[in-house]
Amino acid sequence: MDFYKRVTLVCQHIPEGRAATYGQIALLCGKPRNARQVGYALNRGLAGERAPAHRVVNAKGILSGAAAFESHDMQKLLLEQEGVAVAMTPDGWRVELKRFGWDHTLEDALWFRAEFEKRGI
DNA sequence: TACCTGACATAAT
DNA sequence: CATTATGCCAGGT
Repeated sequence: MDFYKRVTLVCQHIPEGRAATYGQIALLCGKPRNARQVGYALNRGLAGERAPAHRVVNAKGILSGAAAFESHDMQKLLLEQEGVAVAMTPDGWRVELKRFGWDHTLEDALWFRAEFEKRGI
């Protein structure tokens, strides 16, 4: 199982205008306890250029990876550009997951599982 | 091998 | 809500 390739595939399917959490992606990749590795993958560019890393936030909705972008407010701008409201809080910029979180379905999860199998990753 | 680090998560307080 | 403690696990040194 190639965890990072799975991360790439899942990230590429996060809908525009929505934000996914590290834990959610790890779960969809079949490794529910590897949330930190999702962050590692994005930070090191292991998910490729095509993966919308700006749509990935932590469980509280904080843009914890903002510092890894070209400019410190790039992630915020990219999100706002697709309609996601970002507010400044004591912890940093945050999106309301209640409104902009990616509520993936069971079907999504099953599709990914099948796709991993099909691609042998 | 042993220890440290980190784009994390969750339960307890 | 906020703060703390624990668990987690791939990578790097």
